Amino acid sequence: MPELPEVETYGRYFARHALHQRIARVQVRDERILGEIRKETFARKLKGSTFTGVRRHGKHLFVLATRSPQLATWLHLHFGMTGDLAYYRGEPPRFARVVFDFDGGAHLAFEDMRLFGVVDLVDDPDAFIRERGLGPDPLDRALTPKRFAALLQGRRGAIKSLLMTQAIIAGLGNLYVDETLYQTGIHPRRAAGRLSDEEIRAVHATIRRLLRETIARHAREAELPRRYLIHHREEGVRCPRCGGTIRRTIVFGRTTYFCAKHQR
DNA sequence: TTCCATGTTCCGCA
DNA sequence: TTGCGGAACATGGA
Repeated sequence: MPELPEVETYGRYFARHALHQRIARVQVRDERILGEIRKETFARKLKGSTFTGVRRHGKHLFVLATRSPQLATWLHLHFGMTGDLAYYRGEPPRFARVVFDFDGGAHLAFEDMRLFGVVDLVDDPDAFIRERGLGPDPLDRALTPKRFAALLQGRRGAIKSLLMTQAIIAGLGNLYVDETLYQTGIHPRRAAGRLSDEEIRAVHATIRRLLRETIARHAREAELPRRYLIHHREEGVRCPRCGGTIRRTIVFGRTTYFCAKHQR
C-alpha cells in the first residue's frame, strides 16, 4: 500500500506502539528483505537497544535505535509494494520478514509479501538521502511553490513521469500522481515544461492538500471522497467530476487512469 | 491459465 | 545529458 501517506501512517503507528521498549530479540525470518547488511550484524546491532524516534523522507522511514547515549543507529525501512507493520502479541502475521521481540512479550513485525521492500541500518539518514539523490519531501515546509516550480523547470518529460521520479520529488507514487493530475485537470503525458505557472501552482497545492488529507484519514483510501479518481480506476467508467470517460493507458511504465474529457 | 498489482533498478537506445 | 521502453525482482489475488 505504500506511498507517502501510507509510510507516514506506518511511522506514526511505529511511534505509538513500539518506542521505549527494550529489544530482547531480533528475528530475521527471511534474509532477502535485508539490504547490504548481514543478518547476524543486523541482529547484533539492535538487540538490547530501544527505538527512540521516527522520521520519514518520501517513502523511506528511519527509526532511531539507541543502546547508550554514545551508541545509536538508524533502522531504515522501505515498504516496496506490499510492506506493512504489525504490532502484536501471539502469532506473527503470515508474511512477517523481520520481527522485533520486546521485553514484556509484544512484537513488531515488518511484513512484506512480495519482498520488494528493504530493511536495513544506516548511520545517518541525511547522508542516506543525499547519497541516494532523493528530491525534497513534498510536505517539507521549505518546498515553496517557487522551489517546486524550479524542480520542473527546463524538463521535457511527461508531468506524470517527473512527479513519479524520486530524485525530483520524493514520496509520490502511481495512485497519488494520477489523483493529483485528475484534480488539476492536467493530462499525464503533458510535457512538464509546457505547464503554465498557474497549473504548476495548482499541482503543488493539490499534492500537499491531498497528502495531508489522506494522512488525516490514516491513509485509508476508502475514506477519501467518492468523487476522487482513486475510487474510479477502471477503463470506460464515467468521470464523477465532468461526466467524461475514464481511460487507461501506460505512462512511465505504470498503469495510468485519467479523464479523457477534463484532463488536457 | 492469464493478467494485474500503491516500487525500484538496470540496460539499451534515441 | 535527458528521457523512455522493457525487463527483472517475488508472490499472490481475481
